This record gives sequence, structure tokens and C-alpha cells, in this order.
Amino acid sequence: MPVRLNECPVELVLSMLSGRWKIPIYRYLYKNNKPVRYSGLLQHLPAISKKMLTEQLRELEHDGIINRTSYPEPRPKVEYMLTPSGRSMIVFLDKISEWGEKYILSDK
Amino acid sequence: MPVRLNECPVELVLSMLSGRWKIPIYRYLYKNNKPVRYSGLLQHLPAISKKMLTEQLRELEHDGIINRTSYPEPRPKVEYMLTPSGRSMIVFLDKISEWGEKYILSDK
DNA sequence: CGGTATCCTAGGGGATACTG
DNA sequence: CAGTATCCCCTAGGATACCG
Repeated sequence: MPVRLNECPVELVLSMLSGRWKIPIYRYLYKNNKPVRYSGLLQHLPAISKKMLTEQLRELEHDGIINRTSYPEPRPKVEYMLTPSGRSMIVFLDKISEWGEKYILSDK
Repeated sequence: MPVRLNECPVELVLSMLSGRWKIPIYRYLYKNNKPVRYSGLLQHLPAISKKMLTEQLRELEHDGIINRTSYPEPRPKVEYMLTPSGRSMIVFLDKISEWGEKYILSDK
């Protein structure tokens, strides 16, 4: 995604998280807090297809939220983990979660 | 939107803000901090169509973020403003903005 | 194992015209 | 003034099959 400097930062950040599987992927990487394999993600997100997984991972990587490390030999292996920048999103994600819980509890 | 209790609160909240015009509308209502007319929104969001404006307003209203007050006479008038709950979203929106600024400045 | 390549569909989003 | 009503397009997202 080309960073559009004229744009509202909020919209920019939200666009980085928009995608059916971004948050579930983020959560899994966050709680593991170490490199996680492609196959690991695939198993923990049972409803996702390989195409979608790859697509969402590529976008997260492009936006600097995760990084990807490939080990070709002897048996192919690719690992993903949050970048420091990506990990630091927890600051506002926690606030969102907090607000959401309150919103849900207040019956709405 | 039927609140799906099983769902991650973060995903729920993000879904409430997903929509091309939700954030611009929110920002305008937030900074005005008083009832704003439909026509006022239309003028301040020049690229939006009436259809989209109505649609986004309906969704925000349904999610309890804004409320709508109609004054039919003598000349029809409809005003929108943030609910207390909606206004309280600023807590995490500010955090997002802050993170976004840092992200943009750090050159990415 | 970690992907592409194809194909398909629902619905988000836009343009424009009409209405109580 | 504050909306509906139509029509249309594009892309996010899914199913499935194949590949190095």
C-alpha cells in the first residue's frame, strides 16, 4: 500500500488492519511471541484458505507489521512474527478491546 | 448489526468503523460537538453522495455511535450528533492516530 | 511445505434521478 | 431538506486445483 500522506492517520491504520483475517493472525502471532510457521497459522485458523492466508500475510508484511523468514533447506520452512512496530500496535488494540467489552456489556 | 458475542471485541469494533465515510463523519461530528445537520455533513464531505451519507449514518446510528433527531416542521431538518458512547471512542482513536503518526514518520 | 493459478460471487461503494 | 430508488462496477474474499 502506497502511504498516502494526506490521509488521516486513523484511516491509514484502520486500512492496514482491514481484512477478514488480519486480527486473528495478529492475535496468534502476538500470543506466541516467537516465529510461527505458515502451517501453524493454517492449523490455528481452520476456516482460512491458503490463498487468503498468503494474501493477508503479504499485506501485513508490506505494511511492516510482520516479517517473513524463509528457510529453504533441508525441508522448506517459512516463519512469521510481529515486527517491533507491529507488536506495538497492542497499545491501541487493547484500548479498542476495552471499549468493545464495555460496549457489549452495556447491552447494546 | 447483530452483536455476535462469540466474536473478538476488536473485530467487532473495527467492523463498526469500517466504511469509506465512517471516520470522516465521526471527525466532523466530534469536532463540532453539537447537533449537525444532514446538509452540513453533505457540504463538509464533498465527495460523498446522499445515498452513501444516509447509509453510513444509518449504520453508525444502529451501532449506537450517533443519534438522529428529526424536526419535521416548519422546514424539515434532521440533526446528528455523537452519543456519549460514540464520543468515548476518542480514547482509542487518539491512540490509533498517535501510533499512525509514529508509523508514518518512521519513514515506512 | 508453502505457496500460485483460476474461477466465482456477494456486497461495498458510486452516479444519477426522483420524492414527501 | 433529507432522503429513496435504480443501475452498475469493482474488489474482497472464498473454493478448488496444481506446483517447485
